[in-house]
Amino acid sequence: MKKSEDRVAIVKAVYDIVLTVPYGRVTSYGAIAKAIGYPNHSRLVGKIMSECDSVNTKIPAHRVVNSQGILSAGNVFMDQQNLLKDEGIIIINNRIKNWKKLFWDPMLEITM
DNA sequence: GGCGTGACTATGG
DNA sequence: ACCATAGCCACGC
Repeated sequence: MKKSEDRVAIVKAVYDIVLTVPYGRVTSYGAIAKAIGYPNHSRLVGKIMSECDSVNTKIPAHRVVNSQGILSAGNVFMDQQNLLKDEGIIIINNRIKNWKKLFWDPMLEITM
C-alpha cells in the first residue's frame, strides 16, 4: 500500500465537499479539512485546489477561500473575484463582504 | 532527515 | 483592521 493513496482519498473527499458548496456561498480550506477529518490539513486543501483543474472537473474552487474570507490565490484571484462577484458576492480588497453570512459549513452536509 | 516554500489557521500586540 | 509569530502538513532539492 502506498501512502499516496491516502492523499488521493483526501483529494477525492475535498472535491466532493467543494462540489456540494451551493451557488452564492463560500467556505474555507480549514472547514473542508476539518470536514474530511484532517483539521490540520488546511494547507494541503489549498494545494489540492491548485491542482483541482476546475475547468475540467467543474469544481467551483473560486468558492473556497481562507478562514478570513480573503482570496489568497495568486494567478486565479482575478478570475475568482470575478466569478464570486457574478454570484452576487461583494469583494473588497480581495476580501469577501458579509463573509460571516456567506460562509457555508461543509460539516452541515456531512454530519446529521 | 534537513531546509525552503506554499490557494492555511489561531493567537497576540 | 493590520502585522508578526508559531504550528501544521506535503513536496522538491
